[in-house]
Amino acid sequence: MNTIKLTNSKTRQKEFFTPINSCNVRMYVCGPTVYDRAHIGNARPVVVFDVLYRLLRYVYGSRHVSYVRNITDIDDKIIDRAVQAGIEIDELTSKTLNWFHEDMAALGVDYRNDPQFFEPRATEYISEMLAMIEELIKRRHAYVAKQHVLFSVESFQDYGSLSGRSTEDMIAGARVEVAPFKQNSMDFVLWKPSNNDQPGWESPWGRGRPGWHIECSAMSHALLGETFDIHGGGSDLIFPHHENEIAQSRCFCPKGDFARYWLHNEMLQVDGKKMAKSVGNFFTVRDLLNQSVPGEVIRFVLLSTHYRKPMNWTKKKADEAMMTLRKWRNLTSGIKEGRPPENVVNALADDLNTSRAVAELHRLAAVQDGPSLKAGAMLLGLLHDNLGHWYAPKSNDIDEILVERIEFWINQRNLAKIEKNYARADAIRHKLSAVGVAVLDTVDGVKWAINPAHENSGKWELLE
RNA sequence: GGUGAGUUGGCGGAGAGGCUACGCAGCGGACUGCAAAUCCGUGUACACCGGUUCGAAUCCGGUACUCACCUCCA
Repeated sequence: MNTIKLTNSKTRQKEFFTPINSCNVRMYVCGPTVYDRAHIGNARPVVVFDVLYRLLRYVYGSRHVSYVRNITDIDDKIIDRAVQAGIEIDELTSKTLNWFHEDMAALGVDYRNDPQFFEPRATEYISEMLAMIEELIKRRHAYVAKQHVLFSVESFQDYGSLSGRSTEDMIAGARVEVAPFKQNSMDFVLWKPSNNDQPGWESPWGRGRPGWHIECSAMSHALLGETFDIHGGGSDLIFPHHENEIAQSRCFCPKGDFARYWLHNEMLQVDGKKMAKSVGNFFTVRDLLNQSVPGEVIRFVLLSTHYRKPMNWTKKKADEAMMTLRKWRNLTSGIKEGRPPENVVNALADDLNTSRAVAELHRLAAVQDGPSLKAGAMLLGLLHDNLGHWYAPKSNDIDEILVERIEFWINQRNLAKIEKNYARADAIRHKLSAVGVAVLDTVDGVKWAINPAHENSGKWELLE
């Protein structure tokens, strides 16, 4: 069995991973708040932890790994957005969740038929949250103030240990206005009141809704128990979200360890800057797909940098990824995958070193080892059939008249070649390539292909 | 102000005290009417200043710069 090493944010060290129970390895990752299309940065943890899930399944067996990724479907951002759009919250969240599933499936993350994957929605776990909050109050880790229930950070000694902050530092640096009813300015909300226009549930403290952090504590506890193996998410969640989760869960189950290994992926930047709508470098996964950047290419780019390093999204990386994938698909087309090669498995087992795994795949490609290349790539979620539509576009996607027109020029060029009129032959090739039609002379005759991402693709009138 | 991450060849990006990373681009060559694809060969590197060591890109100290988090955020 392969030994997996993971960098644990809790200890800031790379550690050997030993599951509590190797027949039931349990992982929890913070999922999306469903109010809008997933942007490219949202996709990074989804893909990174998908690779970890694949690795764990490979090492421990697919029936021995459970993966929970929650859906936050009650949140002030959702409420605001629904009001803006003039629709019901359910309509917004279910529409957004469908988008999320579609977009992530395009990146090769699709758990629809996976009995080991769980996707709890916060609104389905309100009673568990209420029970947890009541228990925290009973144990004096939480208190009621003005219809709010607040967690008392002073009641938990280890508060701040994950993010390495002392409570004093946090208070000094806090830029938030502190609600006057808080006993300590760092105390955070477990439950807050809802007015009549806001969604709410009856509770001992009046009609209200849960705070964000309690969701993950309640859902991970309900589905994975009081101690589980891995908790993942983006590094921006370390504080306050994960810190608060730890406080809630550890105080609720003082005997449990909550999560034993904390994994955090670094942030994604675009053209060297944090993605922001104001900077104009903000785009969603769907935007890229619509620009004919295949999901497999997006996935490759996301895995080409180690997950613990900030990564920069650029068009150039996507272009290079596409070239590599085309090469690998040429090499493996019609070939059945073999066993995942040791070098690739070892690279992944070493703290999910995806970029080293990619380097190993390049080596396998260089020695033309198709079966190993394919198996290794598949462990990364690449070269699967369902991601290959871009590589072999179906001819029936193309207008028949257009095909006739292209083939007319191909024939003209063939005639020119027979007459050794190479100037004319080249001129025709240029004409076709100007609209994104590549012409290749191969041993099997002349072939052509349309590149839908070409800047003039679709401007077929240029062909006249 | 506090916390953390980082600075590797033209670009991207691993590694980690002595051994070619790898990819793209470049250059030379094979193949080709020319291209494309493919194949073969090839150069360039570890921010700066000190220290430890037989030996440092890798360890230690300092400096500079970059980024993120401390507020909803993946």
